[in-house]
Amino acid sequence: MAKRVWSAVEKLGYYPNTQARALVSGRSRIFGLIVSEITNPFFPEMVQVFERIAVQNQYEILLTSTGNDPKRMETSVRRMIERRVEGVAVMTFGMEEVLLQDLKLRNVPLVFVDVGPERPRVSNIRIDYQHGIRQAVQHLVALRHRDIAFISGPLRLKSAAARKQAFLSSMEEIGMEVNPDLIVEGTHTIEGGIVAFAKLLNCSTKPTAVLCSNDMTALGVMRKSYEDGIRIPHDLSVIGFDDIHLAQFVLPALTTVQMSQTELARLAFNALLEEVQREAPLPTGSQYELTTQLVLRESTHLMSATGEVSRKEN
Amino acid sequence: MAKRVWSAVEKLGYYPNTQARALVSGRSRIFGLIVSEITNPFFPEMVQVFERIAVQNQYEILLTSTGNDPKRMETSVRRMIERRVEGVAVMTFGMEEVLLQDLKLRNVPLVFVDVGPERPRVSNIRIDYQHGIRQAVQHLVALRHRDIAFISGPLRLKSAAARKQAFLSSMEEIGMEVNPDLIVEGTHTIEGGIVAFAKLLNCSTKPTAVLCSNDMTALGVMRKSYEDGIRIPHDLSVIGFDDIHLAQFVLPALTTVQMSQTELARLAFNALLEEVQREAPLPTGSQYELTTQLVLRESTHLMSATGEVSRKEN
DNA sequence: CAGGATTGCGTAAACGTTTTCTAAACCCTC
DNA sequence: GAGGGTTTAGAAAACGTTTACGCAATCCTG
Repeated sequence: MAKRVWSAVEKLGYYPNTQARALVSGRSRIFGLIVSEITNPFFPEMVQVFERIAVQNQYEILLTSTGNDPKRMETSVRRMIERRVEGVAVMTFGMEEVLLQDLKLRNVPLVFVDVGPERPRVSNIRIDYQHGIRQAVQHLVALRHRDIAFISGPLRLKSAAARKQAFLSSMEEIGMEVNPDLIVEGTHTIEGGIVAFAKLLNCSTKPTAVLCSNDMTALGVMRKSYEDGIRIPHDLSVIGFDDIHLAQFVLPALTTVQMSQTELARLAFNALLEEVQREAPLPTGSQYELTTQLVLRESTHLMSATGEVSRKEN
Repeated sequence: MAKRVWSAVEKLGYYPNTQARALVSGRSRIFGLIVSEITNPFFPEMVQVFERIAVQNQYEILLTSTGNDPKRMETSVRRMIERRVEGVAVMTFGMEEVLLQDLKLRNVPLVFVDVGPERPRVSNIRIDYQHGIRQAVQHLVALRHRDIAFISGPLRLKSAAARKQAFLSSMEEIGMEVNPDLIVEGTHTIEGGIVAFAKLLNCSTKPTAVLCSNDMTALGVMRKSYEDGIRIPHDLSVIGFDDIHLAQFVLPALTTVQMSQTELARLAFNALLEEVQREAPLPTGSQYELTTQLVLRESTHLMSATGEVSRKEN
């Protein structure tokens, strides 16, 4: 009987050898996950969800944090091919996908965020930046802000460019003039936020509100403001983007545009899983949509001409 | 010639199949890495370094974030055995290692932080909490603080217990009385810090300084202080532990005890690598030491009887 | 130039599974 | 109890490497 076998399995502590299994079946049960910067809190939150779902589906993850370095992207792709990943989620938000050639010509299922080309086996998650950013802009304008600055991410990232574009069109939509001096490029890091905001402070027209391309940038703005004695939200309103967990705990809590890490991870994983399970590849990969949403907290405030509106008026 | 082979490799885009290689050589070139909570910024920073070194050595990482859940620890161990990891770094800072039985009896090299038992193939990294925590305590006392609170981590973690112990003995060393009401247990999260500090505020003797078992807890204290109008560092000094990257950017920048993530990752990886390369297992694994160090920033201040010391006196 | 050593190159076994196939055993029905 | 079908068990091939081996060709040395 099988019973005898099972008891032997127990007694000997037998665990199957995944590599042997993978070798013969041709299915490694590994997905690659490429993120740009695991040090940015947005990513751990999403990695965690991705990992949880993967484990539930008996998949393992090969994680790479590229730090936006093409070199590391390249070696990571190589590693993934050598391990025969069944699919790769590229969560770098728009880095050059030329580097993924090798994966493509091997027909490995891919899922991107915000990246253009449609071809078989590659899916896309399109983020509706416009929705959340429009809300953010309108929120600021409703609070009487006129000189609204925008600190973008590194513009070679398609997602960063898209966020900036969403800001511009949201402003235009409601007939707000955009002062080009008030648009500066950051790096999606705290340090970048500090530098960018310092630049803004040197402008002839000082902004009374600043919208940031991600939460880390916003933290940089808050830090720099603190150093310079600019009070948030009294003297300056700031809005972030991402809604990392930390955002609700900074001082003051950060008003930000939420882009759900959970949802993003889920979409990405499911995209890969579906593609893997489908034997006849679709002529073009699936498309997914993720929307964004303003979350009001404490870092925005009615603009005051004097900059001396007291907190309790909020 | 070999030349002809290499050109064919190029032309066909041949990448060796790692699983086949692993199968025959018996070496998977995979290390497991178990952390407690990837959402805590301390860990991404350390994962990043660990990963970088691993890749340099042609190793891959199997990452698990247990969230301190024994169940997930268990399944993760199983996954790792099935993938035939060559070693596992258990960076959970003192969770029950009973769960690692399976790994042990398979003679998989292990490296722990702060965990006791010495046996072949398991190494240990001992953290000298006392060094940094003593500095922190003496710093506070030198600033005339007398009512010093301590918010610990979850006490079933050995590392959390050790930090608390280091606090107690540092206080005793210099003849400071410890008020048991001022010792409360947190969870090593922001939320836990908020709750714990709220508890402290209900004490009959209010602390004028609080030392936290990690930086996230300190962030919670800062958040709660902000909500209650307690000004840091004027009314309250706070010191964290870990020195996450973020610590220097919070408002005010957090004075904290540094435990180098970089160094920790490096030690852990090297411990595994050495153990793997050594064919004759030592009777007992290697021991490593990592010390801790106070980093002064802005969140501590001379105590004032009135609680109204102005900032510039600092 | 003979002898031994080195090099080059192809063959075969092994790693631990899954999958396919065949043979044997069993069960049911008429 | 013979025929058909179904279950059970065992054998063999395959996956893509590494390692060990053997044979021939080449090299060096005296």
